Amino acid sequence: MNGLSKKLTHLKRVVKTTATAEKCKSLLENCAKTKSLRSTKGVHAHTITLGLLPSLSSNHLLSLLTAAYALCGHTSYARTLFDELPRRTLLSYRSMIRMYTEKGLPNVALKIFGEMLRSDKHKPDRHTFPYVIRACSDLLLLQQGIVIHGLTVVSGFIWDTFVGNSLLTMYMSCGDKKGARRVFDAMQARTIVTWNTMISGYCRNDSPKEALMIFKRMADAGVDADCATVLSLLPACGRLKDFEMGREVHSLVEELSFWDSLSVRNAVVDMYVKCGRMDEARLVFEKMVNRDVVTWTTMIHGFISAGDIKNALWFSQRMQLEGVKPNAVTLSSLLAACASLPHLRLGKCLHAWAIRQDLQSDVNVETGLIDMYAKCNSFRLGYQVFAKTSKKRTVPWNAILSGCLHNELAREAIELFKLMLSEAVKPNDATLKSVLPAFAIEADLRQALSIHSYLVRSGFVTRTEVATGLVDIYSKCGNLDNSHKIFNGIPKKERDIILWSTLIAGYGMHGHGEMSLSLFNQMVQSGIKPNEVTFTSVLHACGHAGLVDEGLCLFNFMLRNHSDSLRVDHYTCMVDLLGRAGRLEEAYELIKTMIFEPSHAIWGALLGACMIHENVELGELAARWLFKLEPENTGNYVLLGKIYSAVGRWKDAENVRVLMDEIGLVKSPAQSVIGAATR
DNA sequence: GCCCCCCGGG
Repeated sequence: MNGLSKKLTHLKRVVKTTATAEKCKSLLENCAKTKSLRSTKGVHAHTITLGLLPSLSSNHLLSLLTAAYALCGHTSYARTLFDELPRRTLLSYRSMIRMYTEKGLPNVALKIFGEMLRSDKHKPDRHTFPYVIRACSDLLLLQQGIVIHGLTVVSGFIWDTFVGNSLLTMYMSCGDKKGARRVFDAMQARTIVTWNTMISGYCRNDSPKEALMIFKRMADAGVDADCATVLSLLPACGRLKDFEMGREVHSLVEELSFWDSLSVRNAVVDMYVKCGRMDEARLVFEKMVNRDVVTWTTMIHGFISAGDIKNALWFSQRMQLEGVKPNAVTLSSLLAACASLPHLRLGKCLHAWAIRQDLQSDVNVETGLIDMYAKCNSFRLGYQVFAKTSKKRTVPWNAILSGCLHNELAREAIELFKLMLSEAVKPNDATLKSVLPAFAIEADLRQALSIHSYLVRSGFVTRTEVATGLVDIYSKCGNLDNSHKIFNGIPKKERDIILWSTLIAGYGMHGHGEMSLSLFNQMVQSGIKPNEVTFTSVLHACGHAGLVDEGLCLFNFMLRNHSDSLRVDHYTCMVDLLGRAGRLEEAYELIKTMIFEPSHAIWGALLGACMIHENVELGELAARWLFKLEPENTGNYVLLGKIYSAVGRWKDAENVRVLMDEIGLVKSPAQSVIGAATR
């Protein structure tokens, strides 16, 4: 009797527990759906009090609890529960992957996905793939993405629209337009999201034309645009400066009543700005009832790009009057304008404004300030701003380094660069773009070897632009062996015109004309079309090595095959080349046949040659032009005077001196000061 | 569950 009663109580308890567990499970499903952390914690506590956890049959409950915490975004609870799960379920894997992707930890998401595949117990489903693909997309892991694409094909989930759309995003984010296109073409069911992904993807990958084409196809397919569509379409029109198309999208926006969305209206304003239609932009702007900082910044930047600083400033003021606060974008845009003008006083006003708005510690504003001061030739003020930055991020360093170069402080740039490395700040392409020329200017072989070793250690040396910089540095140091070695280290198909031209110029500047020519021929044979810079370098090299016939031959080759690349510089080189060789008449004939207005450099080259070869007649002719083109250049008078003296025409030489006196050249410093005061 | 979310640039 007693035993039976005990059994009954036990049974009752089991039934009750099971019922409670079922109740909890359905509650947890609801928690996951509503993403309510509080309810999840409540149910969690309940399960513990009731003794439902831990028990042998509690795996399903725990898995639901993990999923609920994951969906609420509570990483630590989810992780702990997930790690303690007796048996991981598809649901637990899926929710953990989703959580980490959404929390911006795609690498952790992929790690869990890897564990899931290795466990070989669960296959990813159509709810798992979109997050795994998104993780690849965020990490720009195209190769892994392609593998996962393969998995979706094998498992058949490729036909799920969500999976397909995710793949489109992944390919587009990784810049693989063709990959995206293949998925798109094969898709059986396309939704508005599919079309939007393609449009925005093309737009983000510098293919606004394709973006518009997809939009046209979408319209033909009878699919109506939504907000997302126009938000991608408008920048595409702006990028193409396609005013007509932009206007069409604008009217579409008004028809479809997306007009309520401020972002859409801002995008319309921006489109007109990008098309260079400030009048239309302003019309839309003035009709807007409420405007935010983006609206104002768009207009301000529009005026700046149109060179209309007055209106840019006027709108900055209006913005303040309307009580809209500028943000870092507004300020850095205005600072960039000050830098390019340059306008120091205005820049200082903006600095003050930034301080009042408490934006002076924003890294973008800091960088803008450093750049502005440097471009306004106030390097010291820029350095003061730089000194106050946290120095953890690369960009302010880049700004101060480029500022050094702008202010001809190459040695300081090198010192700062070394400091940057010692502070463990990672340089990027922009850093090297400023720093490498500094090493070239210094032309110090020891420094060159040191930067070279750094570039090898850091792996930057494999980049063609960096190698080119290094070739230039060694050339300027006179170490052409190293220049050539670095050149040889670059794979043949990665050697671009700039790399070739740098090496050619390097040999040229040290008098190795034959080597320059030979490299030039190799370059042409390798299929690279020479440009005007290459031609200048080779002609210059020929001139400095006395290779007259080779230079002439090359010049004629240019006239025949590359006449579109012809510049005044090339004629200057040729006049110099012929002149140095004493072929002055030929040089003068060449000047007469030019299609360009002869520059002072050309007449200067002729005059210089006339001095070497004591040719009075052509010397006088060249000098006459030079006196007209650059009357203040003392050197030209001196050269002519020297020619006269050389041939013994002392009277004429004296006349040149008198002429110089008359225009106030060559006076002692004291005399010039007096002259300036009395004039 | 997937897409778009507008302003600049060292």
